[in-house]
Amino acid sequence: MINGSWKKRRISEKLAQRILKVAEEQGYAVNMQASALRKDRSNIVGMIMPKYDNRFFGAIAEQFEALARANNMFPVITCTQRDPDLEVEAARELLSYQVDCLISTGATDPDRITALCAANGVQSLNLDLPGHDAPSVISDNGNAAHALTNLILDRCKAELSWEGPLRFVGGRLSDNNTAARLDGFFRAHNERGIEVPDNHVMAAGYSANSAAGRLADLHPDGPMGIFVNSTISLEGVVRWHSGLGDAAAQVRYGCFDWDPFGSYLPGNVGMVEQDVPAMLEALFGLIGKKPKQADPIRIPCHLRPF
Amino acid sequence: MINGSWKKRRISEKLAQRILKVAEEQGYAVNMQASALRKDRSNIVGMIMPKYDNRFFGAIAEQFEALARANNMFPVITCTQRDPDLEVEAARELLSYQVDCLISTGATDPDRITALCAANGVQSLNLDLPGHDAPSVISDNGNAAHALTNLILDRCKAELSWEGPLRFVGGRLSDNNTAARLDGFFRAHNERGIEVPDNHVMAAGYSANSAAGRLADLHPDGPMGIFVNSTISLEGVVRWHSGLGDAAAQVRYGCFDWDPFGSYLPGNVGMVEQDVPAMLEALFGLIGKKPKQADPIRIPCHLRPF
DNA sequence: CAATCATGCTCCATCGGTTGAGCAAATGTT
DNA sequence: AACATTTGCTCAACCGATGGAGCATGATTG
Repeated sequence: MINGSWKKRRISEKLAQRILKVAEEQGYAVNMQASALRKDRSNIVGMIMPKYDNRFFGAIAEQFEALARANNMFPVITCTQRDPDLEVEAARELLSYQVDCLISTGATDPDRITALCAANGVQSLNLDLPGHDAPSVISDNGNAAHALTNLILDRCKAELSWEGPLRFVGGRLSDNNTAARLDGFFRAHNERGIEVPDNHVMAAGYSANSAAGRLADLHPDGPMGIFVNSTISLEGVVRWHSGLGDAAAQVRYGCFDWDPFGSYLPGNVGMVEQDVPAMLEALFGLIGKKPKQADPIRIPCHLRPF
Repeated sequence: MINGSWKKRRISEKLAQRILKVAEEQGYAVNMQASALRKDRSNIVGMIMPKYDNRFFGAIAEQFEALARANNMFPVITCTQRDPDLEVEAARELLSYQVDCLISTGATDPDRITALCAANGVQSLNLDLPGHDAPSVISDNGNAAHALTNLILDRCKAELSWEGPLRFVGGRLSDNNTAARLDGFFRAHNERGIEVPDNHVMAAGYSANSAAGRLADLHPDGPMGIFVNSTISLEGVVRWHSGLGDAAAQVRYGCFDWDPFGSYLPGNVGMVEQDVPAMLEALFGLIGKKPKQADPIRIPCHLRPF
């Protein structure tokens, strides 16, 4: 009423203005709980998100809020600490608050959340990590990883006169992004006729400590190149790298994901910046639409060589 | 009802269990809109936050959500892009959703938001930047800045045989934190009998570009030391520093706020890590309590020398 | 055995905003 | 003037959870 529905309701301009004026004076604000209850639409778009500890997720959060606001929706983000149980609990909670649409960002089991949403008649979308049962918007991980791998290999050749193979550090083999990136990683090696030994893939999780832990025993006695699978893993790699002493000069790495300080890290040859604005644009294009449920929408990334 | 209030209502254990079982089976969830409307308590704690683009705010967001959940409240964070108008609009929106308590983090005009809350009978709290009209939890900026200034001065003396004065880059003179940090900055200089010329204070905003812009014309012809007033400003400082060529070796800096890659930046002698868990612990101690309205609660910081 | 009390359950008003229905007055039509 | 139509406003049901009032029972007491 207070919004704009009075035009449809044969209320005279004059009365409407008078009401609006009084409302303004009294500092009246619509009780969205009551409004949502009656209209069966809350205008809330919920998002679950693993962490706030890196620029990728931070940018997603900011863009998501900005776009939601621009679309007259109320954004609510909840951070689930990469904990599958917390993801489900948070999704349930958001559904309790009657979200109109729920977006799962980087969820470990997005289809489980889609099922929950379906049971409540709520639209479900996936971001960053794809699901089978709801439309997904993700980065073109394969091609970006291919480009990054080539960049690292090129730099190793140019600066260390060494041809690989690289190592792959960080992430989880079970997750779709890691799989897609590994695919690009292998493809780049294959195209050069380079074999990658199994033990060169060290994907034991995203945390800095697990990356540092896997590298701990590794002290290079010659040139070495590393594909780092997230800025969080990069923290571990850099910690390890900085403890190498002279051997550090023989190491080159690149990272999937961007950080403003990345270009100042010795040995870092480049980073992949995911195109967050484009991803969210695509995502909001799906909100309120019927499923269609094609393949995930893949957004190209920017490779930033240093 | 579905929660636990049936015990008070003389409902038999048996019936209660039967209802709960059916509810479980049907995937029933309480409609929080309806519940909040009736109970006049939403269980929502709102927080407005300037940005998600650095570790400090990211850590606040994560801790806030974790603590809210632990206290059976539903956390809703909204990011306001350091825009005063957006802050007020976001506060209004959160009040529309009937938050039980609203926390202003790093708000440019916290008292305006407190006034809005008061008009709605909602508790208001400030975090990171203090207000006059609501209880505030902030870092002990003055003492931490004093310690950081001393660290930078000591390193300049030891490594560059130079005694200062340092420059102060980033932040806004109008904001309380910048003022408190400047105070510690000056105090450390005064204790050493060092005069700080006016033009050494370059606080033209928090963004990386404004920091880089203010430094652009500055090409050191001797030793130089810089107190950097946030990791975002640090991005600008590092960009400038990396373009200095040989002169870069004559520059030392330290930064208020911590970043995992900070210790690898050449010239960086240390960072201040604010104690986010302690801040939020103190903040949640105030939720639901009567004002008391003493001075801001000041939480000590950790100085991390590199 | 009647009166009192405790137990277990049902009913319904309520929260505040929304919206269809309905009524009265103004305007238009023949 | 008699009737139809439009305009402007008021009323009340409703959304779902909550919790007090109230009504049947069954248990307890003098």
